[in-house]
Amino acid sequence: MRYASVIVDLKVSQTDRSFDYEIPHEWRGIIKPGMRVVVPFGSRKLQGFVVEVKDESAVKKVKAIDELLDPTPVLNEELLKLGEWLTESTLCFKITAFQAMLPSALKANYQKELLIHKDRSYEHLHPDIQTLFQKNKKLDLNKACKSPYFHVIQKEIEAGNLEVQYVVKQKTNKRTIKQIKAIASKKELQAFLSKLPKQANKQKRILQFFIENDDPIPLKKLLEEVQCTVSSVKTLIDKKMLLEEEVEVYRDPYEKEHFEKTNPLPLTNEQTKAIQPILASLEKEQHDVFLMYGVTGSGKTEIYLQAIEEVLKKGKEAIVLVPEISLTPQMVQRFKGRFGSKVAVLHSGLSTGEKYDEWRKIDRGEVKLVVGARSAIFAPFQNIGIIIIDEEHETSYKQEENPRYHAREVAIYRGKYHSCPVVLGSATPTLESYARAQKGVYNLLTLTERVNKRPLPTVEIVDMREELRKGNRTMFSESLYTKLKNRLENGEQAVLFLNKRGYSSFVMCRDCGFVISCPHCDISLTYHRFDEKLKCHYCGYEEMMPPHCPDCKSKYIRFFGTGTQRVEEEIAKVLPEARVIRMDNDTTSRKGAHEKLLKSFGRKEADILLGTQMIAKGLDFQDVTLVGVLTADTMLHLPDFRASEKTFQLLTQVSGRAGRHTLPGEVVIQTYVPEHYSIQLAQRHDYALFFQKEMYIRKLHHYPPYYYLVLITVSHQEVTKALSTAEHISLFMKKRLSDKAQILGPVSSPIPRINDRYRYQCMIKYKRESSLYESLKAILKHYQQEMNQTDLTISIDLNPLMLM
DNA sequence: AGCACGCCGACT
DNA sequence: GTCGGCGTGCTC
Repeated sequence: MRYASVIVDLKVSQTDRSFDYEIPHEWRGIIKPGMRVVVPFGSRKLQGFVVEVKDESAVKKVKAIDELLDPTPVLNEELLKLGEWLTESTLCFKITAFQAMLPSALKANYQKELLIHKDRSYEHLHPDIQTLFQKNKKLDLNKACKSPYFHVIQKEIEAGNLEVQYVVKQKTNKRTIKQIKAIASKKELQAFLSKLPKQANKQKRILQFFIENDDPIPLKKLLEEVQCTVSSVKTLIDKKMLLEEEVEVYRDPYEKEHFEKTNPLPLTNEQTKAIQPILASLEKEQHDVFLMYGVTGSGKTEIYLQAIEEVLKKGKEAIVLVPEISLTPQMVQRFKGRFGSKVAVLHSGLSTGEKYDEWRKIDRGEVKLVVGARSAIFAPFQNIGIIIIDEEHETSYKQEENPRYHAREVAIYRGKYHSCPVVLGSATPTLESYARAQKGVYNLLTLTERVNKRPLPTVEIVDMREELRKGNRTMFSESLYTKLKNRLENGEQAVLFLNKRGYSSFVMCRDCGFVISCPHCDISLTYHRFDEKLKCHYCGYEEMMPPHCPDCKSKYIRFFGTGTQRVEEEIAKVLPEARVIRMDNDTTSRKGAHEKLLKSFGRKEADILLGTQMIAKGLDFQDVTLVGVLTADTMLHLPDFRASEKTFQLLTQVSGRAGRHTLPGEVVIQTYVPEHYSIQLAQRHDYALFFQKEMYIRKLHHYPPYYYLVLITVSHQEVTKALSTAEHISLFMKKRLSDKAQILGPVSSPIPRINDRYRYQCMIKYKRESSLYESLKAILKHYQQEMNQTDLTISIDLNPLMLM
């Protein structure tokens, strides 16, 4: 095989294809698809992925591969195919798809270095800069630019005395430690020892150590063990008694933690009934998708654990996805406790190096199970036996940048490839998944009871309009306040949720709770401070901000929104004795801060945990007996057709946090629209009825799961350019698609300007459009030059979850 | 992305 | 007459 087809590391459409390179003789038969290489490309060097090796090339002037970066492929055959599929199904570049499947440590780091031209020596250089380049020293070009002698350097480059070299480096490397072992036999060591002079005590101790111990030992440990310094070891190395070698080690983020071994728990009747079909599917090595709908606390995790156990027994591997925010120590504990060192953990809290090490453990088959966030779906296992996605409804499973994939779809792709079951678990499945389960595309497994028959908490809905009428203008209803105070007195804990999303956007009447929504879309209008207008981000409808409530004529109509900080201040006012932990983007941005705060709350160092959605998941504290939702509505009125669904999900998840142990739990939901079905049904824990109602609305308004969506967002520094491009695209799509497809917009994005760029979007609703992908690709192709040269960007999101 | 090639204005 | 502006197009 003489040639290799390589996808180079350039994210532009012109280079989104393979380039042929000659394989140097020494690597023929060694270079395989899926390996990373460094290749010359134009005047530079780039990293690339070999996707094919072949005997012939149609290209005349092929260059040769410069470097081989991997001894074995980093992308196996399956992942290469998956990469192709990702490119096709998300319309991203091939290189983007490949990189998304690998830890970022494997990405290239490009540097330009300055060095003396190979034919010259440093005496040729200007005296001012000679010392910089003595002994073949290299200088980073970026640093050189800042040097006071840069003008001299420039001249030397022109004169050809200095040259610029492009170097491709790996972002993070394997960590190594120095290890010492004996190379002389024990007899020789003994002989050498006896010949040492009396005062060479340390050398003697070291030799003695190696006479008594066979195994190599890390240098650091040896020094500790025999109480000596490096110099004595070095002497013995020089004398050829010992040898120092670099050995690769893993960075282990859980090194210091101890995991209590746990054993399978007896399953309830319901659990047994639910696990049977999964085990049957495993037995038959058959690909099935299971939707496991189980109320909070119904023991889904135990089912996962026992199914995984079967998989491991068969010598196969398992992938478990959990949402990033619930990848807490508590969760990790459950898997590590059951499966010990067979588990790799992948989440964003790890450093690049730590992620790389976990990835390598998976790649080498040293672990059999990975628990991780979205990207763990690309774990390079060879023989997957099961894929589990917990909290299936979580939006974090969809990547919001290219490639815009949904982990659920990738899971199903891999499940098919490996002929293995995929289990989607949730107490509040997405309508899409539940609808598929009802149609029989997925198999539905239902768990209706909590294990140990603990009751679901009682949920009280408080009408905040009533509170206002009573003259209570604080954020806390009388009921919530009393209950909070009561918890403080009893030494119990409370969790308070605030929906930060939807901040200051929707407009609501504080008297009657009326929310102004679009007459065409059944979605709340968004307030635009700039021109005092209310706009719909779906169809473009707009109207002036009314001075009075259109329903009850009250003048207390205003846009709505509040922040966690303000709540914290207010708690301090009304409950000064309460110790509060606030969790939001501000307090959790530092690495490990999230865990630290939760642990602190677990140790009862605070009475109230206050936060946004991020605390809704996976919390399980003994003494939490009260959960308060400050404003259930903020999310309800987001300009998003999934607003009701998200509200229902959040309220249900939140309710699940209270009273998980012996103490019974209470939930207080504060709202201005207590009659809304998503709030009412969350109170009654009635998913089935919610599903029915919501499906009806989706059908009526042509939304998923009845229709598919595509969101095209165009952005540019100039409003007119962004708008006109969006208009062109809209027209083009109208021509290309059937008249059954609806093309809405362009309208300005819910966030009309980001980073001084104006944003417009078009939405396409369709059921079946054979030429859709081709047409979208045509758009990207048509605008490719403009996207390179000017700052036009067009992003295409297939099946979007976020409509911003 | 970076770099070369190429075709029109202000300069020694 | 040339230097250099950045529009256009290519990179195996």
